[in-house]
Amino acid sequence: MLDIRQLREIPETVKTLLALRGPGLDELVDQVLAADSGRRANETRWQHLQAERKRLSKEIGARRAKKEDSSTLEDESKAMAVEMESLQAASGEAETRQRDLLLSIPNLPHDRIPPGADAAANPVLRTWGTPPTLENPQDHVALGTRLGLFDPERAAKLSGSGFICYTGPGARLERALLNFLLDLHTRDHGYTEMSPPYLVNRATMTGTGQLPKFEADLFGVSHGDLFLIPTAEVPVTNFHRDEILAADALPLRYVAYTPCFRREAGSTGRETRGLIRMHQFDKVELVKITTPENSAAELESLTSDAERVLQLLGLPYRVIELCGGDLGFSACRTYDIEVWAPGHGGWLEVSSCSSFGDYQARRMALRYKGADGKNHLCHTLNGSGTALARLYVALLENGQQPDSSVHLPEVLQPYFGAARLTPA
RNA sequence: GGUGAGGUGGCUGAGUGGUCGAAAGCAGAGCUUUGCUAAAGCUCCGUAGGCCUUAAAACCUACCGAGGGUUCGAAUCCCUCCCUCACCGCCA
Repeated sequence: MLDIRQLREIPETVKTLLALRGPGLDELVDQVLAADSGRRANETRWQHLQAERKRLSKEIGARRAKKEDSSTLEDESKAMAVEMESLQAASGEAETRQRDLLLSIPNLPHDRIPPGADAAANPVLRTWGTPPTLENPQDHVALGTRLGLFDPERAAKLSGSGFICYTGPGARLERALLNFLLDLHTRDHGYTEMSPPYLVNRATMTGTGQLPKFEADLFGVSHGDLFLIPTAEVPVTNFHRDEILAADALPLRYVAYTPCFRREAGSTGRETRGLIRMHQFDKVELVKITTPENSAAELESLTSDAERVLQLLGLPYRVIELCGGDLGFSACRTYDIEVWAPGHGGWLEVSSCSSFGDYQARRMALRYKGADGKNHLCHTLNGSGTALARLYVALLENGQQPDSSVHLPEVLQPYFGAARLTPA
């Protein structure tokens, strides 16, 4: 959520920055400002009336104590209540409207965001590793089927399309990856491990920005007003919602494994083949809560923590920065890490590392007490560290041998218990 | 799911209709006393919004789990819901 004061004071600057995301957002700004000024006028009037009423009530109490007549004052007070009620109704309506509008305005991009309308304009910042030379690379579906790692048909029987069931060594490889990632980030990178709920309420989903705008992307459950998390970012960032943290406790660095649940309505085809885009997938997520001064540096280190995963696994990757038109709703700056997938014949996004500035913190009233003794909004960041399914795809496709077996990176071997996957 | 007891400021804990945003204690900040330490004394110490404004203070309003209701007036009375604790039931 943006700061309403910022909108009041520098509306043109806000509109200019929002225009970097695309057209049409300046109307929302004007609507918020209209609701805001109407609300404030009503509230001011109401507060004056309320102050007068409180004065009257005290006077009534004093007169009654002295057994004097107070009926005139009581009538006066009752009469005021009529106007106050309509004022309150109007300002309540304006406040709801203002908040709804404000919640539907995306974050301001940071000041040096690359220009561009879509992913084609995202600049590549750096590339690491060398793609393997392969004669006729197979894709992960062919490899996985041959190796008996997963079973899409039976998974569809259980749950429908867009679900996978890992089997035997495939399930073991998933678990090996997950343990490797959690150990790396906790032991080497200093993150605190969390294991949060997978079902969260509406307030939590609103805190990180999924609601109210993106309810259609989420799975809900039929009992209670709960949603399946689309990423561990949601429960972990909201862990400190409505709190005032001590400055010396920052930065907080959390890592969490959770499954992620997404509707992904309407997406099918080459870009979603096999494990690439599913309704349920596993992910290890990194979350940071920091001060505004440190958030830029924390984004760089967060990204490098995620890159380290690919370096240790020996997987070629590149890092791109998202341009204004491709930036996610709540983010002000994002680096995507894309791994090379030779069977797929392209780059796959395995991590998205974002800074949210104070946008999420304002939504969830997440603050810290500064050296000045005052409360300030924190900055929040998160990034995948990394998505498991696409990492899995990259491991199979980059590690494949001419005989269809797959060589596993050395760091993974202790976790998996073998150096290669071979056909049964 | 059932029954019972509770939810008050960072913490403990008073407060059953009127000057209560809330006693007291603890923790925290500042000052004084003190050879040092320890201790004592004094002062300050919730959040959000509005108004005004360069900014702050002052001032006004709201907030005693949440939302409604009664009343001139609600932390206090009534209703609904949520949460915590205990026991029972159920269960990994």
